[in-house]
Amino acid sequence: MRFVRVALPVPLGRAFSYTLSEERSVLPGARVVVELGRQKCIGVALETTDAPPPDIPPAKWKPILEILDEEPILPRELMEFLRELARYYLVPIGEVMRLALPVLERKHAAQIEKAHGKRLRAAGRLVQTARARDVPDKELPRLSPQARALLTQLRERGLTPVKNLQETFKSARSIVKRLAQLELVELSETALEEEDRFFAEEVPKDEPKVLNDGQAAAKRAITGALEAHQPAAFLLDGVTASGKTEVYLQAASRALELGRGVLILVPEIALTPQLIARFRARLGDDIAAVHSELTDKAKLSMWRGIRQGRLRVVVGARSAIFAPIRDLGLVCVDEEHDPSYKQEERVRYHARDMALLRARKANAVCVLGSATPSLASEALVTRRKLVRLVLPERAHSGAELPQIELIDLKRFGPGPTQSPLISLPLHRAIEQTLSEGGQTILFLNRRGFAPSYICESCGAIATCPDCSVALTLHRASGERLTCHYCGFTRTSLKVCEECGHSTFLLEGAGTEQIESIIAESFPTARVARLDRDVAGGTKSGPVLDRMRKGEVDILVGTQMVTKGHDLPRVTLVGVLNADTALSMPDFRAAERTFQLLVQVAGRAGRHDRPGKVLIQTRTPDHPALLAAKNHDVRAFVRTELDSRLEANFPPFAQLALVRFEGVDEVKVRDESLRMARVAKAQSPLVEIMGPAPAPISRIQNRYRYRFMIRSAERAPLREALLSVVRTPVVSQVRMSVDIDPQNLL
DNA sequence: AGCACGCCGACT
DNA sequence: GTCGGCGTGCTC
Repeated sequence: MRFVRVALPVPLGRAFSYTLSEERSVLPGARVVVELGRQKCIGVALETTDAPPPDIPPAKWKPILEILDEEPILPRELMEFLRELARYYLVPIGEVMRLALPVLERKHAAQIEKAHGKRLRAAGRLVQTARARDVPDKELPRLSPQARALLTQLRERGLTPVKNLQETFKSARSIVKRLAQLELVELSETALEEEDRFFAEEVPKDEPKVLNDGQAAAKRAITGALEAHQPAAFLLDGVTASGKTEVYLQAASRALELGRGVLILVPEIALTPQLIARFRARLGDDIAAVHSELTDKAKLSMWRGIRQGRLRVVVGARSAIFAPIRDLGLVCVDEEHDPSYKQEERVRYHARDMALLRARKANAVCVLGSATPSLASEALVTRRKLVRLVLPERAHSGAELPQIELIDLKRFGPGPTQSPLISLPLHRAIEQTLSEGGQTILFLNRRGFAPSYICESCGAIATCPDCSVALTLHRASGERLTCHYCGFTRTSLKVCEECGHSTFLLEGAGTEQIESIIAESFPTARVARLDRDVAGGTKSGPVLDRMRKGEVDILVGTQMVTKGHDLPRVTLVGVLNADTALSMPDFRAAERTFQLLVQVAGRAGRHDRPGKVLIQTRTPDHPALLAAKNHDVRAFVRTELDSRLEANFPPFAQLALVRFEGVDEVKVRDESLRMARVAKAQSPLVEIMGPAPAPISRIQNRYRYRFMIRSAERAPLREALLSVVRTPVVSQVRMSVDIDPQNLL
C-alpha cells in the first residue's frame, strides 16, 4: 500500500493523502478522482510515498478512485512554480491549484463521468467551417474569379467559419459547396468558442517594424538570452510611446521560431483590445487572450488549447501567469509597475514577482517593461537580479514629450466656473484647446458628484450604516447616496437624521460634478465622463471609441482614463488634484502618484501634436511632482529610494500585513493582539507594528484590525508568519496574511 | 469551498 | 405541524 499526496481545490492548509495499490502508479501532476467527505472531486497528485499520513487513523484512509491522466496535466515547471508560490505566500497548495486548473471547478461526480474517457463536449455551438486542401496550383481546375479569390483567402486563414466568409463573398455558401465537390476544400462541423470580442474582427497582417537603436539593442539582449536557453531577466525601461510593444513582439516572434511559448501579462486586458490586435496582426490568431469576460467553457477550451501546444502565445491579466504554456521561453510583463498585478483576495500573489519566479523555473527570459519602473524593480537592477535595457526616445521621431506645468492651488483661485478644482490657468488652457480643435482629458480620482453630504445645521455627515465611511452623493442615477466600499445605496436624505434640518452642504467634488460644471461652462463642447459608474465594470470601450472618433471634446474621468491607449487627438491633460493620491496613508503614495502622473501625462500629444499637461496641487514643491514635471524618472527614483531607506520600508525591508475581521469588535481586537504576540515570540528579529484598527475600521458590518510585520531579511519574517498561520484563530474571527502588501488600507 | 448537522421563525 | 434561515464543524 502506498500513499499519494493530492492537492484538492479546497482552502485547507495541507494536501490530502489517499491510498494507492502497489500495482498502480500515478505521476506528479496527473489528475485523480477522490472522495472528499461526501463529494467526489478532482485533485492533482503531488507525490507518491510509502509513509502513511501522520495523525490520520487508518479508518479514515480512502483510495484514489481514478487516475485521469497518464501524463502530468501540467508542465513540471508549472507544478514546481505552483508549489513554490504556495510556500512563499503561505497559502494552501489546493488554493493555488484551483487558480491554475479551470477543470477543477467541474468536480461533481456527474461531470467527472463525462470528463474522463470520452472527450468533453467542446465549448460553444457547432458551426460549419471550411479549410483549403493542399492542392498544388498547377492542378487547380478552372474556377470563377469569386471562387479563386475565396480559395486564396481560405488558404491564408486556415480553418474558417463559412459564416465569416459570407461577409466578403455574397454567395460564399454555394461557392464553398462547389469547392468541396471539387475536393479543393474540406468542410466540417467545428465547435467554435463563443464569440470573443477580441477576435470578432479580422486584423490585417503586419510586418516587423524597423527598430531604433535602443529597441534593437534591447531586442538583441533578449533574443540572445533566448538563444542561450538560460534564464534571464530584464527591465525594459522606456519612456511612454518608446515602442516597448514592438520589442515584445519581435522577441515573441523569435521565441516562437525557437519553438518556445510566450506569455504576455498586461494590467487590464479588458482595456487593451488594441494590444491584442497588434499581437494577432503580427503573430496570427493562434493566441489565447485570457480575460474575465470569457465563459467557463471558453476558458476551459482555451486552457486546453494552451496545454496541447496549439496556442503558444498567451496574453492576459495577472491570472494568465498560471497558463499551462508548453516550453515557456519568454514572459513579458507590460507596465510592470501597475498595482493591478497584485491580487487582493484569497491568494494574494503579485504577478510581476511571480513572473520572475516562473520564468526562472522554466529557464525562460523575463522582460518587465515600464516607463515608470516600480522601486521594487529598480532595487532588483541595483542587486543585479535584473538587467536594465533603456529605450531613451519615443518611437515616432518628432513626437515630443508633453510640456508639464504645476499649478499651485494656493496661488491660483477658482476660474470662471467658481469651482476650486478648475483654476484660472486650467480654464484658459481648456478654452484654448477647444478653439484649436484638440481634445482634453480631466483626471480626478473620485467618482460620484460629491464625496460628502453634510447637514448644514448640525454638521452630521451621512455615513454608511454598515461601514465606517461617508456616503458619496451620486446624481447621474438620480439623487442617491452610495457607499463605495459595500455598495449600499439609498435615495438622498430629505431631512437630517440627527437634527431634522433639511438643507445640506456638499463638500468636495467627484467626476460627475466636474462633468456638469464643465458642460455648463463650455456649452459648445461635447463632454463625456469615464469612470466605474459609466463603464459598468470594465466596458470603457464605447466612451474611448467616441473619443478616438473625435466625438468628444472633453473627457472627465478617474484612473480609467490613464489606461485608455492611443488617443492621438488629446492635447491637454488636466490633473485636477494631485494631492489626494499624494496624501494617502501609504508609504507608496509618492511612487503611485508619480507613476500615475507620468502615465496620464503620456496621454497628451502623441504623434505630431505637442501636448500640454497641467497638474493642480497645493504642494508644488513635492519631489514626486517636480520629478513628474521634469520627466525625470531617475531623479524620482533616487529621492524616493533615499526616503525608503531612511524610513526602513521596501525595497529595503520585508513587510507582511496580518488582517483580522469579524462582527464582534472585541474578539477581533483581542485576536489580533494575541497573534501579534505569537509573531513577536517566534522571532526577536521582526518588528511588529500595531495591531490597530484598519484605516477603514468597519466594512459591511465587520470590524477590521491589522498588524504589520517588518524585517530586514525574509527568513525571520517567514518564521514569524508561519507561527501565526499555524495558530488556530477563534471561530468568529477571520485572519488573512498578505505577504509584500501593496495596499495598506 | 462544499456539505452536513442543528436549532429557531412564517407558511401549507 | 413542517420548510428553511445560515452559524459551526469536518473533510485523508
